[in-house]
Amino acid sequence: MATIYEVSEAAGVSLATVSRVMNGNTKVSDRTRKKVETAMAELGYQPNAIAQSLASNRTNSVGLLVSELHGSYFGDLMSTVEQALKLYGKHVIITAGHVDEKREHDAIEFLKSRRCDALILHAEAVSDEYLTTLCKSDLPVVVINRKVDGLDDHCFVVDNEKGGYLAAQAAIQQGHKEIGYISGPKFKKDASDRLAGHKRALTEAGIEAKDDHIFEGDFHESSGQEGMHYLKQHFPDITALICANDEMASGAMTAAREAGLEIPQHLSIVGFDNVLFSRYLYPKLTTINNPIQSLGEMAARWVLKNVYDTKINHAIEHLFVPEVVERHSLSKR
Amino acid sequence: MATIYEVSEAAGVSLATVSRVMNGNTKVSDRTRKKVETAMAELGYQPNAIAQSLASNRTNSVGLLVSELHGSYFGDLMSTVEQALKLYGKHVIITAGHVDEKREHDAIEFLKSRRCDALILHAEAVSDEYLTTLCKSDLPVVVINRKVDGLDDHCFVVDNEKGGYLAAQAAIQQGHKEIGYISGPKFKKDASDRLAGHKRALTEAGIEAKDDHIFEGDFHESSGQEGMHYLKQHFPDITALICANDEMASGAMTAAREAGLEIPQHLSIVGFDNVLFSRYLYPKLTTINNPIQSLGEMAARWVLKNVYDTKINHAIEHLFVPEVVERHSLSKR
DNA sequence: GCACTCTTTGTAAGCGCTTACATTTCAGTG
DNA sequence: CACTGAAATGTAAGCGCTTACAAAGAGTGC
Repeated sequence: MATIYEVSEAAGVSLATVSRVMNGNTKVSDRTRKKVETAMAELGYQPNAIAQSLASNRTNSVGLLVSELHGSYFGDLMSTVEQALKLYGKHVIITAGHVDEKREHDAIEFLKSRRCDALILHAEAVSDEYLTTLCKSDLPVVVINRKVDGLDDHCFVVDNEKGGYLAAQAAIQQGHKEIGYISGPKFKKDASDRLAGHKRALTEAGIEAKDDHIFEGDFHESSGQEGMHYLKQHFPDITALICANDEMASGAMTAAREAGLEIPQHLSIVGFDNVLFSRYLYPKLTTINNPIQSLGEMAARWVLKNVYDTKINHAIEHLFVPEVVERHSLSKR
Repeated sequence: MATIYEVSEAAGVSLATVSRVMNGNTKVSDRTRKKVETAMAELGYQPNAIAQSLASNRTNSVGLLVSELHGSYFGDLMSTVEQALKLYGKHVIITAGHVDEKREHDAIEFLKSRRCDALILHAEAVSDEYLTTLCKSDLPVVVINRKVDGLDDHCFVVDNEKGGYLAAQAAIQQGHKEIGYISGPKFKKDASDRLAGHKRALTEAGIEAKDDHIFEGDFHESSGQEGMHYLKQHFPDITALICANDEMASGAMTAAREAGLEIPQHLSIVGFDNVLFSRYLYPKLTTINNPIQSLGEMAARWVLKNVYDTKINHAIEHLFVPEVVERHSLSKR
């Protein structure tokens, strides 16, 4: 693999000149530029990004921490972030934290050791203190889908409470009064926020928010099935079921159908997230759009603007409001 | 950020010694090791991976090229590869090629410029010649889901022809004789292989493989809908529909239902890939399992074994055979 | 106490670039 | 034609590590 030295030799110029034509920030005469470019082409020269990074203290790469590499939610997030950064020649280095404190921590350390120019974190397990310390360091950090007190400028979040509220409101507006809820793990902020919004909507509508109408799931399909079984058995008069994400809604739909309930005639179901497959379900799932792509794009823009001094016109927003996506799984009571 | 130099100073030893305790391959006395470790801890020292890579010519990272960062198929692939490599302390650098020759090429060049120790490529658009040249270079390369002549040892593939055959056979065994097919873009090798298998099964069963029963889609949901419309309109006597992937099967299901056809009573549908959501569909989709995870794991193992000299017991296999996943969308005619 | 070997530690030369600073070139001036 | 000063190019010192080689210690046996 040819080095810059061989190129300089072939072109009959110094190292520095070759470096200059590569980076294009200093003036180089057209004649020498030509010579260098020819030499590069002939040698099939390809700059060593590692060496460049070491010397310039700039890696042109942004670290992205997600919880999982699979699943629509993270797929959309990774995809948007990557596209936004690639437009400006920046690259993402993706790592997975698996919602485990140690693994998230290790993943972040890894990104730091790779000397990323900035970090975009979808960190769920690591502590607020850790994130705060991180943000205070000179490494630019952005947090996605999590609000940490005192770090507002670094956080990009969805108003989950509002989302939970909207889902319940949608059901109430259709005349439902007996409403079941399958929640995510309550220790997760987004899950508890959604639930809080749900309760607020019920209360405002003068419906008692009964705790035993709430089943705590784990955001996975199977717990949607379990939740459905539990609710059907104990509260057969429930007419609407709201799930804290689309996976669980899907599980609930399957379980409901197996129990002979037709959707939405016998039971209305509302999901949350609006992941890709929610539209493939039958009936198509009425759900709450979780603008994860907007979050990703905004985070990427923040980095471009604050780290790479890119001229970007769009304003940076930090709070995103979800909205109802009306499809066919919710109907009049 | 502390450097190795500061650590050596604090510990009262030389640079080399610090480097030695970090890498642990040379003998260092317990006493000095302790001193160094203490110094590291006190300074919060974190090795600079970039500098390590430059000096050692080893990045401990493997480049992974996928077509998209979203979607179950690639999600599963990325996830498996990452997990397998992480076990041995290796990391993946993921890039997306978007099934575009230039972008795939650029992505590969990027991975090369990052000096990945090896490349795992799910390359669809780049030419066979390019891949061949790449494999001949000293950079270890593995190709996933594509067979390139002369590169057998580097390729990990699914027997798509067999998969297509199995899908058709499954329908035939249920007594279907009028069978529609929604294919992927025929220029794609996997799409044409699946179709070839389909035709072989029909022929072997003494059923004429009619070209107009085949609709060429693009692997996306919407083309499944289009295909369904086309077939229903022109060949209303079709009793079974086989789709070259699950997305299109899902689209076809939607369109069929909208046309008043019940599945599988009026029309049986078989998919291909067995992506996560195929199980969420209603009725649960009968499909062909595409062992993409096995491919990914095997590719990762190949790298571990051949590049990092890891002791791995499992044999390396190159051809994976798909199988039928029986669910509820296919029934007797 | 000495020559010898085997460990442990130190020295210093890179790895392939960037960039501050020094030097050269050269068009434009009086 | 010598003299400027801006523009173009070169020189060399790092960036933070690894590692071959050299040097120094620590055991041995006599």
